[in-house]
Amino acid sequence: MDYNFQEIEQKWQEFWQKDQTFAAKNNSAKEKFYVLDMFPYPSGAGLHVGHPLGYIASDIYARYKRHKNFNVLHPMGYDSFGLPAEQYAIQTGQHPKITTEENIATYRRQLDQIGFSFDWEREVRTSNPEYYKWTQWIFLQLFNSWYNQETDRAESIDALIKHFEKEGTDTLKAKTDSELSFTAAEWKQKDESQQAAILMDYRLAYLSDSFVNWCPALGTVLANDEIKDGVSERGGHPVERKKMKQWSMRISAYAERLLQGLEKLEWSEPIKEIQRNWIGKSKGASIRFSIVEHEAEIEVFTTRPDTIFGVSFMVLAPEHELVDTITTTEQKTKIEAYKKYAAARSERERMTEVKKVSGEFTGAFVKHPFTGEKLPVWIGDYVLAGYGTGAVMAVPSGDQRDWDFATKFDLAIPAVIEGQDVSEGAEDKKDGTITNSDFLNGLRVKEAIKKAIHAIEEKGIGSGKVNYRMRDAVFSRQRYWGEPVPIYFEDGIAKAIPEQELPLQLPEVDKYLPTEDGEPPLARAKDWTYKGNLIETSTMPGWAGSSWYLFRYMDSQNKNAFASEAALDYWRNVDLYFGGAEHATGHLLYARFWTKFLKDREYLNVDEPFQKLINQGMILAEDGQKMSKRYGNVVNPDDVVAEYGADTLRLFEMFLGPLEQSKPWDTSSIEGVHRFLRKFWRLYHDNENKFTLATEKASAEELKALHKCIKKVTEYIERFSFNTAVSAFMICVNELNDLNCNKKEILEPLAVLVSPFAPHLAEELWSKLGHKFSISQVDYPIHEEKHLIESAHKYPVSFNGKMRFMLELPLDMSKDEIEKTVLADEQAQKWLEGKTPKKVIVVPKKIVNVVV
RNA sequence: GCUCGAGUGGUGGAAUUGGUAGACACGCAGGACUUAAAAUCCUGUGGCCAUUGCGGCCGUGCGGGUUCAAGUCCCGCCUCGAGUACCA
Repeated sequence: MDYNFQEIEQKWQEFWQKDQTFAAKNNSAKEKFYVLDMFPYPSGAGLHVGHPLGYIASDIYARYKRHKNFNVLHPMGYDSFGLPAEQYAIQTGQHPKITTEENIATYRRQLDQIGFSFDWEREVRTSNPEYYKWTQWIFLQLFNSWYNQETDRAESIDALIKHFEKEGTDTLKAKTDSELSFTAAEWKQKDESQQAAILMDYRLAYLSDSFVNWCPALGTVLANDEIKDGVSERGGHPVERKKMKQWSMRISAYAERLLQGLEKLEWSEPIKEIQRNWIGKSKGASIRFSIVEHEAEIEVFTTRPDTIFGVSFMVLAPEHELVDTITTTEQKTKIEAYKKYAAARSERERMTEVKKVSGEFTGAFVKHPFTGEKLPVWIGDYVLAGYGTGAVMAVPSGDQRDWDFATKFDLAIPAVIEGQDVSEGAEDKKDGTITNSDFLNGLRVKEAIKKAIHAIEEKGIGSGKVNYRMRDAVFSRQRYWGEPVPIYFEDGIAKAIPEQELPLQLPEVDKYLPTEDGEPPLARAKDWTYKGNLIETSTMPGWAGSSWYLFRYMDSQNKNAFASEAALDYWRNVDLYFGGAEHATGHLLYARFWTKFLKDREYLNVDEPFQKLINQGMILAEDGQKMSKRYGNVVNPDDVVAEYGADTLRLFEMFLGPLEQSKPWDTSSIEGVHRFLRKFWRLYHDNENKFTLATEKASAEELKALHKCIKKVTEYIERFSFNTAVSAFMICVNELNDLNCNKKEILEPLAVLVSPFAPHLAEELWSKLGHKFSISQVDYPIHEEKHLIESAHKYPVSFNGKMRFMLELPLDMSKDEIEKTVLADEQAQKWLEGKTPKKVIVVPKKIVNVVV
């Protein structure tokens, strides 16, 4: 065989490993560039050809940047905690650690044979104690922090305690669950457990009783982003709402900063939009309605305070805490029945039966703050307990859900905007004139909102408010294969295990199942105590380890810190991140949150982890479906590499189509790419497959072919258009082939040019060219315009916009001359049919258009 | 429902700012080499009509518009994909 890819690829992979060719230095005079791929979960199935797509793209870019004289950090690792290994452990009894190590070995072998330029010295595994020591350490920093809204950053919990000791809750602006109010003297009188309970409401990692998504089949709670269509993302099991004591992360404190931060990021608009929606900022007002014959008030959030006179009733979520208090004796039975009904409806039913209107009257009334009118208070499950205050002021004229509810239960639908027609449904007018609204009459919506908020504030019943949809993230998982939470309980008080005791190692257990009492698997561990006190038995979620791993790569062996200051200062953050769009609301949001937090606590100098993000598309199977074992349509990269080689696989995956698009695998066209590489090889070899290059000077045509290619390829890499880069190479090789070119002056730079794409082939040719060192650090060729300059251009000549013939004209010809020459041409005469042209448009170096 | 993204040959896809639509590749057809095959190379290949020489007409989801010129810009639809969903 002429082009012996098997031999070549093995040879260079071994060389790179021995030579440490791609080890990045933490101190370098060169400019840094950090290219990262989302690290994989090492599943038992191994890689299929879809996985390396992003890795190939990032590798091309990383190699390109090295050629461009950057100090490139391009590491890889494993997100090695997770459910599948644990499920397998439950079934077989095999320790997830063993399964995970086996899977990692497979992944590594598969990755190695594709020829990636990863710096493997920096590999991280989230399930390694040396790694999760720092995940636990960050958790403790969060536990020991609160959010100061005055300074708009996280601060040490000690500062909060000092504040309490000095002024109590006076002048305190903190993000918290409970708006408490006490003096310094009162604080000092509280006992340790009371103080601990108060502090817990301020901590950024906190324990609270809250409604969580409980998945009985997986035996764990799940975060909102781990649920899709009302079932668990992994396994598709049903999820129910359950009140449980859980660890949560106060990400909501960062809502505004997470939203604002998006502006500076070079991410695709759709991904930013998904995060914006997830954060869900809305402006409006918070209003309290006093309940007739009760002390309590119902607080609502509305985006349309201008429609306050359109309120005809109130609706509470069935779970709302005031429901029991305000329900009258006559209504008790009905309300109880409805609460039961609502609780029994699963998330899924609630979603599929959106149109089904249901509710019940509590018997209670609130007083309208401006008209004094009595408005009935209902409960209904279209009001969500988890959003806003779990209560709404119903404006049936403007809100379709309120309208449906009012219509079903025969409640009033007062119109408050001029020309509003509420006979068929609600009419949500965002721009109009207010009517039937006392002091708001005659105002446009915008002014009315301002005036209404002003009136509400004057009355002392509420204020303008910004609301966010994003909730705090539940952090506990009742599972085995995750980071233990470094907290122990002394007299019921949650306390941090001291930093010097970390890592808190995952204990051995007899079974990976919950205990008979429903406690998490860690409760099975013998002596799971710290100084005689029980240690937390839940573990951390999958996103814990992946929220900060980018920083560990900077200094992955560090024993004294998650990374040294020097390394963090030098590498800062990821310049270019590759990964799937499915992590938009999970990983990408949490990593941003932890980065901002670590910045606040002065462990980092950057407040965003990933500056530029590329979302590679999926590679579908040839049948257009997703590649999956289930459909038996998986293509294994091992097979492709064995048959065609890694360089062919790399080029082919890029050639399939635009990186960000999903596209089907196409086995037959891989031949074309392989053929191209053989052609490429043959440029450097004679008929006997002997490496022979001519030293004579290259012709203008040969130089033009090369420099055209340099120009295009460089441009295409810069804009991540790798498919067109491959075709540019094909064009160049076809041209050089036609010219019978085997000149060193052309082929030496060409080898460098192709090296990010087909690195094994490039190294081989480079060494045959007589070079002793790896091609990977050689300067990338730069195109020279002088080789591209043409003296003439073949103009397409159009008549009335239709291209009729081509005419070669010198480039230095003036517009007038071009016009004359074109019109004088005999081909033009035919189209003119003796008529005089109305107008002739000449665009130099582009086209000529004659208007007849 | 809302928000994005996309519709180009038999197929994957090219065509940054409006300026030769279909680059490059696959597939297909024909040919060269060969006893034959593989490999390789050459030619053709959007559709329709004409093919005796030229050639002509139509073509980027559909319908309009702007322009000397529209795959590209504007307006209105259709289809597909993704995300999201009682968010007050």
